[in-house]
Amino acid sequence: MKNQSSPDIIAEASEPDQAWTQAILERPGFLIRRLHQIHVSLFMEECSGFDITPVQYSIMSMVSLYPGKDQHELGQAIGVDRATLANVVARLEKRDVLRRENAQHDRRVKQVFLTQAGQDILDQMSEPARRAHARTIEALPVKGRAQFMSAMKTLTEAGNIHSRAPVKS
Amino acid sequence: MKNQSSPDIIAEASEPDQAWTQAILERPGFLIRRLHQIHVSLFMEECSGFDITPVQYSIMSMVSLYPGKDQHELGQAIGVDRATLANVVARLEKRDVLRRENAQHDRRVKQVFLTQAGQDILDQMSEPARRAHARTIEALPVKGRAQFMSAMKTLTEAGNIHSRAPVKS
DNA sequence: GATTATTGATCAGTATACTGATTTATTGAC
DNA sequence: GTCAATAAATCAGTATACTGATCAATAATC
Repeated sequence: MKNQSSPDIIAEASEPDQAWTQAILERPGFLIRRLHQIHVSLFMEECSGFDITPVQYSIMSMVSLYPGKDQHELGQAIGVDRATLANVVARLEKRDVLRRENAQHDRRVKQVFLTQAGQDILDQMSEPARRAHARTIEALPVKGRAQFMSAMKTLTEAGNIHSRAPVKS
Repeated sequence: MKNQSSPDIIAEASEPDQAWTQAILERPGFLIRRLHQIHVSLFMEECSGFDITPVQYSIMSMVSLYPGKDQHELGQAIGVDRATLANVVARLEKRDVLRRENAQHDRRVKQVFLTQAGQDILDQMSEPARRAHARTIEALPVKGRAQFMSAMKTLTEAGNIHSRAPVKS
């Protein structure tokens, strides 16, 4: 492709590349980023007042299901790298939502538990969180929603190994 | 090595809520976050050596198509809030990929242009970027890919207004 | 038992993504 | 023409997400 950075070069762009450039807004990665932004917005709107983010909610849900899971395991369970997970958990600990305990069998390990306050928040957020997830795929017809979720599962399972923080089940 | 949660705590959870909690990994928002992570990984892998992120590539593509677009317009065009956009552009300017110019018709406005180096990078990244996007939905059958992209368009268009940084076309 | 390797956690650094406040320039109302 | 409202950009602060390095505890090897 021949081009300088002068403004009037657009007209000279070759056809295929221009078409590709114009498709910016329809590339898979672009739409995935947008849908992620949209979901986070919907989640924060539905759960306003709790000041809990989607990832924080995922962590809290997982800890509720497996109390005492350590930070390493938690990260692998929900697909968050250890550094990020440690940050999020530290923030929630400061707010008395979670509690960390040094494991007796291995002093390197920090086990995570929900506090009563954390459990209360989790319970109260159940419905709003459900609504946020539902609203994210609401615009699809009912059949389309199942197809979409099935496709998402296929893609995330296939791509899991390529992710920097794969989910380990 | 690490002990799991005590089973009796799980058993105490009420049935519907436990089912909901166990579905953590299948909630729409969770899978969208995961797929976003996966795409970014694939993109950075395919485009390694350029040190350009997906969002940076989107901005560069848009500036290539519309040289002189200002920061406000750019943010709206690709769905990035003004603060984030200013950060990204500042970073790319420091690396001599983009260039900012104060508009003559309005001294508040900063117009953005690609440098020659930026245009070169954009050209060279065209194929790897294309591959990254293709690989993101590669695991679906060909028919499924079209359906999936169609659903993504529906959802992002419907959710656009709910996003904090809606795309303005 | 001492040395080496591995592992969990943390720290420093960077990037996207947002909020709310502030600064500066322009526009609109009077 | 002046003053208020608006708009573009920036700044400060927070959160997710990652990399690479470091540290301390454990496990493996000799």
